[in-house]
Amino acid sequence: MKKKSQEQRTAETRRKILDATRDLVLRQGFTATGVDQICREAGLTKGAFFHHFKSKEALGLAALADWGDFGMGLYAEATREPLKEPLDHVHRFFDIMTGFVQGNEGPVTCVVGIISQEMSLTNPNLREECAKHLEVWTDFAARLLDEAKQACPPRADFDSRELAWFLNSLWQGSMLVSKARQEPDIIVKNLQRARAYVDNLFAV
Amino acid sequence: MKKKSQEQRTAETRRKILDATRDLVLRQGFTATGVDQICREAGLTKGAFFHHFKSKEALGLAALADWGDFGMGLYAEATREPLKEPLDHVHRFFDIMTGFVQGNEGPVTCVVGIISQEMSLTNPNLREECAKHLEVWTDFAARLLDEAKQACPPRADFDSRELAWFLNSLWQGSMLVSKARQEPDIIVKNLQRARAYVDNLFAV
DNA sequence: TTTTTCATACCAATCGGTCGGTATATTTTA
DNA sequence: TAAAATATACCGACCGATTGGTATGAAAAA
Repeated sequence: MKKKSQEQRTAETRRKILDATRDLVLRQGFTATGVDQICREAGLTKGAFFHHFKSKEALGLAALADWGDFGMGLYAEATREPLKEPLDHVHRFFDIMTGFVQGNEGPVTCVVGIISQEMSLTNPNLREECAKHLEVWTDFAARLLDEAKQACPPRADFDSRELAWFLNSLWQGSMLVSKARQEPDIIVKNLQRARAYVDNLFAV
Repeated sequence: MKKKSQEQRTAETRRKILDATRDLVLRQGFTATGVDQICREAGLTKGAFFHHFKSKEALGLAALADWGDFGMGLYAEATREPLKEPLDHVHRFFDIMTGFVQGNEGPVTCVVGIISQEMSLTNPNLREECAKHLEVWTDFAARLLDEAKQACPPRADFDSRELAWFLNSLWQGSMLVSKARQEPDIIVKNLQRARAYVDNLFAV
């Protein structure tokens, strides 16, 4: 049980660093999180860190990618079963978000939202990566809406991407507001309202 | 023309510091903005700074209060003229936000949103001040909605405060997303959708 | 033995904050 | 009303701690 392949060691070390980074960034933001602190939390030293990441910016990009994988893993559940009713997948999408809020003691936050807010105007690479991940989310939501539209013509046509950006903005803003207010319930209520709004676009 | 009262000098110096702080925080966030940098931008030294603010946290609190004054100064315009039609003030409220976006070259950001995101989980005092300012915004919006409800019964009753939090979340999230995407237009479109949504709550 | 992984020691720069001292404004006293 | 005493405003050097990042070498795997 002793010998580990280099591949494995690298994977484990990277994971330790990315986990520590996620936890610390969610709690105190990207700028306030130092490399030393990450190393301490990960049980490593700077030598290891800078062997795997050439800079803190590179770490930020990796942390965003990692968070994106995590998120899309959750959201993918929404489309696992085939569509029975037109809004099935859309509803599951809302349920997943609501579940993420309720199954989470402590504040509900998002690495992308945090790094967007902190770094968008000072670090073009991080900004672009954030934009990319927001776009992935929006694309996914827009596809669900398009799918629903195809299964059931809405009472008046609407732009799925525009609505998806609306929902994304609401989602990010809800987490932000709820963090300051220390009241996750506001996210749930906002999601309920948004869901009812979408339903109403289709209702006969 | 030389002699200045101490009162006046204090006021001017504080203003210089607060202006510099606002500009720098909006651009690079609170954590990334150093006291030295603020002093440089304000044309002062640390001696002056710590004479007027006992800590960086105290500065943050003052910057939030200052931003709150600025914002409410803008929003107050919405209710300057008496209500002619039930949704007059609500519409003006939306117009003010839209105007703030369009009359602003460069990214649209908010000191409260930035500090909320960065400091909510690490600095209770800043968190609470942020929550207070978000609440002021929501109170204002909720009052406009209540007023409209009184002037014209909605097609189905709704909770004004809940809707106001929904709008606040959307507003904050829109700024966040638009900053990452470098596209202020998304804010305008979100506001249009929100306005139509509110209108629809009242429509016959 | 060569390459990869990681620890140790170190760097210049910057962080928030303090401190002694000076210049200016205001109040008190003569 | 002028001088003296005090309070306020501000400067700039300095503090220990921490920042992101590097150079070197040892342990471990290939």
